[in-house]
Amino acid sequence: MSNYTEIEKKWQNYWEDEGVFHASNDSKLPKYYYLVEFPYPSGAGLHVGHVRSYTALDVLSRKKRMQGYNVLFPMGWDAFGNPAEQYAIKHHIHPKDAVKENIKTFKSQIQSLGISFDWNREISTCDPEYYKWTQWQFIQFFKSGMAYKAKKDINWCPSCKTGLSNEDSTGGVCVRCGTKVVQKEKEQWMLKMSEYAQDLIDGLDDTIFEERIKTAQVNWIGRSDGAEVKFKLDNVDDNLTVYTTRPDTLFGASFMVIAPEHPILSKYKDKIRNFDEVVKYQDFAKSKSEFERVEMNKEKTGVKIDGISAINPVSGKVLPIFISDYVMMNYGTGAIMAVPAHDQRDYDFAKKFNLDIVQVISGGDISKEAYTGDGVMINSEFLNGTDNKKDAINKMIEFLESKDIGKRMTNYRLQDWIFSRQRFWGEPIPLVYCDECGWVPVKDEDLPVLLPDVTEYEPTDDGESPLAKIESFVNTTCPHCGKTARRETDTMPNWAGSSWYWLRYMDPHNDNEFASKDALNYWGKLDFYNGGMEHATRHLLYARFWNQFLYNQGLVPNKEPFNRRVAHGMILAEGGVKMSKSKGNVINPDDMVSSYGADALRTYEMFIGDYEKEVAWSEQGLNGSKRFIDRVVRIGEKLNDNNGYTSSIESLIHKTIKKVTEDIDNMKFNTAVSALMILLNKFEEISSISKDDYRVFLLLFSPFAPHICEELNSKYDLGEVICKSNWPLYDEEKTVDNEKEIAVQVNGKVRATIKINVNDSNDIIEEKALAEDNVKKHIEGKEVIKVIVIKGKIVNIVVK
RNA sequence: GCCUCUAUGGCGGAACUGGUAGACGCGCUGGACUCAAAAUCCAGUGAUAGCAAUAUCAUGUCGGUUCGAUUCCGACUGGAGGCACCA
Repeated sequence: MSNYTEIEKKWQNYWEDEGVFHASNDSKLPKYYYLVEFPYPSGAGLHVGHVRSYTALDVLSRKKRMQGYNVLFPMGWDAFGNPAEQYAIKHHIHPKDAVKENIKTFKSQIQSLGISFDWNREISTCDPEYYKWTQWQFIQFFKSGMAYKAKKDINWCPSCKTGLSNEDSTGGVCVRCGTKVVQKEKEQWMLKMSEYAQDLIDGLDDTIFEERIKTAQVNWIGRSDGAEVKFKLDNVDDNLTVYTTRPDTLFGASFMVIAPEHPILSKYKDKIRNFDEVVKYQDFAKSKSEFERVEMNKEKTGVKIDGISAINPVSGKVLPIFISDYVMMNYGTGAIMAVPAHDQRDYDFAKKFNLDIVQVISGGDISKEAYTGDGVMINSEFLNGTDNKKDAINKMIEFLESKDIGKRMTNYRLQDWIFSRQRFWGEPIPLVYCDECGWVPVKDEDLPVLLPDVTEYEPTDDGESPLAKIESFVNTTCPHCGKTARRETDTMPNWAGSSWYWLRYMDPHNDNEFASKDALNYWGKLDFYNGGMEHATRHLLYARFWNQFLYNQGLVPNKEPFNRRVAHGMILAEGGVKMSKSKGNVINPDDMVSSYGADALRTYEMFIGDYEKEVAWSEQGLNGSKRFIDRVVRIGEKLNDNNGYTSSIESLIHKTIKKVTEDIDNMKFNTAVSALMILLNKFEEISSISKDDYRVFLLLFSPFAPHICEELNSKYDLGEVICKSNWPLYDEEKTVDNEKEIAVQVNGKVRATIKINVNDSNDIIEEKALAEDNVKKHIEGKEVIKVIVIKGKIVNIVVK
């Protein structure tokens, strides 16, 4: 039995031939839908991190099936997008072929692990049968006015030569290649995601995501509550509206700052005497990426607008207006009231430009820095004396609303989703531009808009999609009027295909709809979705937004797509550093499978530690799991002919069933494996074990090490094949010990242990405790104040 | 700066609702088997003192609540993640 590879292959073939992992769409059994994020089929192949999450969900799925559920556990490929395209360009092959090759590798790697995916439902986002429906859904966005084209400064990656969403340019660098992002003006398709900001926050209440995931989402959406306030301009009949979270400090507003792109500048160009200087500053601001603007936060810069000023609506003071790049056009109104006494940035600016600093909240030392703490309102007329922020804010808002110069306002950092990419390898946006009819969606029957089969797909320098160069693709007729028209040549971001893929798994071969109503209703909400923390914001928000939109269109039955979301911890290299090609410390799962076997690798990765935490790889640890499996095999030589569980270990067996069952449910895979190790240790202690002992062990261990458990079960003819067997049950009564050893403490320190019976009264327990020599020694000559007996747990004798 | 999480032997990690801290595994030490090694098996393994029984200390630091705290509360320190000139 030394050749694990052969055994593994044998059972993988058996499972496939028997179709035991195929989910049914019309089953009487209760359903359960497990999903693990599908991978980018990059050239690097499978990572041991994939093995961790796939195995974890495989353990859950296999157990759930044995417990009588109709389990959907699918797998597919997130095949569009930059990684695949970069790989193709580098290796001079068509992305389509590159992806095909990579998928082949990935799939065989995954299959060698024995993960119980339902391969009948395999999908790939770059498959026309799939992206037809991605395009169709985009058209629904378009038709409902949720998709629009806007000229805007976008984050541009000069290396990937494509526009990036804010989500993809985190930290001012392209998340794909790490190149510094610059600003570039471009017409882009946008999805109105910002409209869903509040729904995306509220919807979290209907999920059971891990707290850290919820927090990440809420932070990303970035809700803030405050007020909009209108400031009259003093020499033109117009207002400048600002957004503030601190309307209570309005009396302290001593100047205004607007973003360099603020429209008021061009509007009153003629009134602005130093417009040259303004333009110069605008150019200066534009030359920096958004991130640089934010990053260079030490020294404030700006230009005072000479020609227009504003009036503080409560104090009546005339306030100078500045432009400065610390105010962003894309948040709030692009204008702020500056309260230098109580805001550090405004304070810095005021110091630099020598502006008034008016304190309106008592406390702190305004001569040194802005005071952002709480205090009693001063210099604020009707607010004077108010001693807390909340009341002051409310009073001010009431005042503003009564005078119609302001109103309560909530703002979100979440912006609309930039949905255009100037790349080849993505879903073509299925729209046509007609000079007469404008933007018109491609007719349903003409979907999918196929990517042309060409050899030129490298990005261009001018910011146009490579598709723009392909005449046969671009030139078409208007679906509306039939005249000549041009196709949109931008493609969708690679987040598009992953924003709805779990729905396709429900009905993957449907030619008429993205999924049938029946399938959508039957599978409903995804019960359990696993993915990396790196997707806790972007992917998860896009997917929830997309689903909420489909829900509002009446196309899916649930507003929230995912019930429970869990994130696995990363696996680091030995020594606790990240695995990377450049460091040469990447562990290839294939090597591990061939040296130790898939079962050992799976067991090790489940035993390695807390599933949600990152953990360092240890090949010695993996070898330990292999040793454990070898022992499981060897114990088969100790089988006897007895029936039932061996009486001396019966209680332990029931306890182990309970422990393993509960631990798997709670994703405490490490302690589940440890419970099995304890049971095996016991098997080795006793002279022989019964077939039932062995069989129940193999059933419990099978989700972790399915191949060897099937093999041993079959070799010793212990019963039905495990994949078709029921999960073992335990008898609660038999998990309780009649006799127990408990500790006896004197003043909280353990001095002895005593054996007690569950039926012993407190008096008897106390008597036993006091009879212990070491206990006597420690209470000798002291006064016993009280004796605390906690049944079945502990005795504590308090002495003085 | 704000938000969330986290801290236990040489290492990964256990510990039910506050009740014998260190399960299980790795590593290490000694032994058996072997000509030898590997594999396997047996014993030991938080620190200090002791032949031992046992005692003292010990769950990031300092306090608090409690008969009893890894667990609850407060403050601090370190680490991870999210957000960030966001008004």
